[in-house]
Amino acid sequence: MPRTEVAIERKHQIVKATVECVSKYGYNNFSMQDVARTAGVSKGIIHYYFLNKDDLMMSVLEHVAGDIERILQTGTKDVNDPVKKLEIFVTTCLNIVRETKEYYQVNMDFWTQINQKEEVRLTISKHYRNFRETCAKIIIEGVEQNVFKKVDATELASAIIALVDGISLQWLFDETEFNYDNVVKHINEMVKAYLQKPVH
Amino acid sequence: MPRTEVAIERKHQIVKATVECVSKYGYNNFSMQDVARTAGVSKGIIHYYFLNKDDLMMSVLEHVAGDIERILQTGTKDVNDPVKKLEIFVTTCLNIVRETKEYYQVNMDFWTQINQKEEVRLTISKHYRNFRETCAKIIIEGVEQNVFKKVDATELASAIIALVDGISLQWLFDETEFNYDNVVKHINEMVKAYLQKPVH
Amino acid sequence: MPRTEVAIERKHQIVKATVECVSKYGYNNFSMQDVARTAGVSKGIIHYYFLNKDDLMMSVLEHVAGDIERILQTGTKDVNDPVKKLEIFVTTCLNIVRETKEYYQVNMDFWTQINQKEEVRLTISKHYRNFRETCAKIIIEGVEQNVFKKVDATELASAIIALVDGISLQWLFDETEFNYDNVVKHINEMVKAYLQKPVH
Amino acid sequence: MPRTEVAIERKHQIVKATVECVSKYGYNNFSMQDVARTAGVSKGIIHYYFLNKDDLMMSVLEHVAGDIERILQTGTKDVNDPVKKLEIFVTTCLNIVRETKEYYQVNMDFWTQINQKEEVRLTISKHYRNFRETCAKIIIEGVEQNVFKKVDATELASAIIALVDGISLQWLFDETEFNYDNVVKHINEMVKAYLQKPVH
DNA sequence: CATGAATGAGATTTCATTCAT
DNA sequence: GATGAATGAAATCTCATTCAT
Repeated sequence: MPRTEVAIERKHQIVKATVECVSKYGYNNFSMQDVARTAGVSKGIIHYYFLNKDDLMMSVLEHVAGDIERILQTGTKDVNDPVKKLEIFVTTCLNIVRETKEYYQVNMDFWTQINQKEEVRLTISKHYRNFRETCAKIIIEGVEQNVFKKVDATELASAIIALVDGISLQWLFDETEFNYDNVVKHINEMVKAYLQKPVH
Repeated sequence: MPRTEVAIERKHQIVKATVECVSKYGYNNFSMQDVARTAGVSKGIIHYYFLNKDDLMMSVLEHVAGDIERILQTGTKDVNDPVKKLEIFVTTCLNIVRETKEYYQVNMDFWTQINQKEEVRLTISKHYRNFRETCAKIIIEGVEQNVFKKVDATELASAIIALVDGISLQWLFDETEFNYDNVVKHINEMVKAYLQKPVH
Repeated sequence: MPRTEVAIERKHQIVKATVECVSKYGYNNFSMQDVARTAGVSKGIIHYYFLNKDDLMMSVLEHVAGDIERILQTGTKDVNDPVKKLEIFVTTCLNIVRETKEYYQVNMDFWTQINQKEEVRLTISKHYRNFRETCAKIIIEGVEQNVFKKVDATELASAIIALVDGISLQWLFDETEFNYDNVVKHINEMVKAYLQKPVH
Repeated sequence: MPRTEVAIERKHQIVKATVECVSKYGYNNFSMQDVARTAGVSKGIIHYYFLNKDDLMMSVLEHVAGDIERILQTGTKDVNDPVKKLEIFVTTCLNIVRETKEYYQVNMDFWTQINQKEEVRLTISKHYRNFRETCAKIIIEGVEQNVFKKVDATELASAIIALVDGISLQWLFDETEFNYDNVVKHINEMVKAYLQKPVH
């Protein structure tokens, strides 16, 4: 294996171990030692591949946010009907939270940093912009294909993502308060209703 | 000042200083020393009034969440028209975020603790139940007064709060992406549209 | 109650509470707060009656060592036969340990201080001198009454007390290793055998 | 020096420094900082090799008690005559106290912990069982070789060790009360007298 | 490349003691 | 006399980071 690939592989290994640690012990309750043990490497090597803990955490953020982004884009790729596509988008978003609860929470953990670390804020901001664009594109398609009424696509995309995030939060706070499938259905209906073209 | 009130006053003073510290240095980057300095008291006295840092943080959570709850209830108290009332509820929610950005961020920081500290999860869960109830009550009034169509009030309350929280998040990540007043207007419209009785 | 008696009473109350604390939490694991709570007084008052913690501890030492001394002297007071008297002395010593195990351990706790606090060493030394004298007096009586053979009374007293302390220690380390009554009997026999006048 | 031996060497170095600190500052009056300074290492490294202060102290106890045990076993190894052997045992015991007064005091300091720390009690108990066995073996040899009268070897071993410990205590409390060589002689005589076979 | 021993700053927490009331 | 709020020193312990091997 060429040099660079070893490095990439090692970095990936360490990042994955870090995700595991954050998920297991909490954002501020794991040490570099924990990461080393989880990754099965020595403490020293982590500092060889990453400048410091902050640098490592930035890689973790990129990794986690990128992963979620990829899942969303993949899920809606092969569908053509905008109505169907939007439904899949919303459903996929909500399922990520349900099915990879810990993963979503690792993502969430970075929110505490936005006030202190501009780089974190910018990365999160960038990913949310991507989320919105992915969603907005679907809406625009629908408007162009004349199946959705005319709306500001970005603003609606914001609202849809807000609904998804907000409901996910409430579900994370207390799973017993929701029938998750019901909620997914309702949100889809709500969005569909809003996008429905007025009947003449 | 009577003896008993000193304790209440001092606890309040320390809690407020802690909110300031969380906001200033970040949820995980402030020390008891910082709190002491901010409150203008000695390090020792904090442990006289609070069992430990966790105990202090629980008081902070109760304080912040309670404060937000109180503002919401007060704002809608003197209005009778359910349509107006719901609009005020939504607008107030969003304004809290905008006007007390740091305060809301402190509140948000606790969300990331729900996986590690069950007590935090329970407290947040309790407050969200209250939020939903406050909102649901308005919807029920509207349905009873025949100005809203028949909906599951709690589920819609969840959705409304989700919209508010979700939008707030995106705004905190990047203020430049939004025209906040526009967003407030749109969300209100969306909710109103959903609750509108069908025209015969 | 006159002033001085209140003071004596209060001091006694605090000393007794301290003994309880030492016994319960260990010599170095109790705070002035613990003493205050146990005695049912305020923290401040302890420093009114005692200069500081060291001063309080010296009072505790005097109290505990004095108590043990008193029990020993009382037990042998009304007996005349030296053989009987010595037996009672040994038996009483061993019973103090068995019956007031915690009390004896409080006494023991001060042993850690003899290297650091000359005052503690002197007090313990004084009490051990008294023990020896109490024991030696009995031996001397027996020698004078011609029921014991001629021995250096003080040296034998040392040995007897050593036997008692040493056995007590081993018993405290592991009660299951001993049949205590057996041990008491054996030590008494050993001492008696040593003091027996040679048969011509 | 090979890697693995560094750990052993460093642990030993820290344990020895701790013994020095206990002896110098008192069992409860030394800090990890003191140990670090005495050992000439950093504070951090102590917690690298030992879980915490308790863990370190357990190692100290094992070290000290083990050392004393070893000296006793070595001293009597090459002697065959049980009478001589027992005398050497007693003399060696008493000499350890006299010659390594500080060392023995450290050992003694642990006695006061048996009420609070079960692990300490168990370790001390184990070592005392060993002491008794070492001593009892000599007595049994003597009985078998027909030079001692028939006695319960373990019970007499308890008594001998009690004498040694008890006298050591009194000597530590006040050296001026004893002529140590005299005491050694007397205890040996006492034991010998007790073991002497009755003359027919 | 890789290891893990070593450092030292800093965090939480405890507590004897003081002192205004 | 009595209280308990307040202080600040000091203790234990954690951990990111460095560096010799």
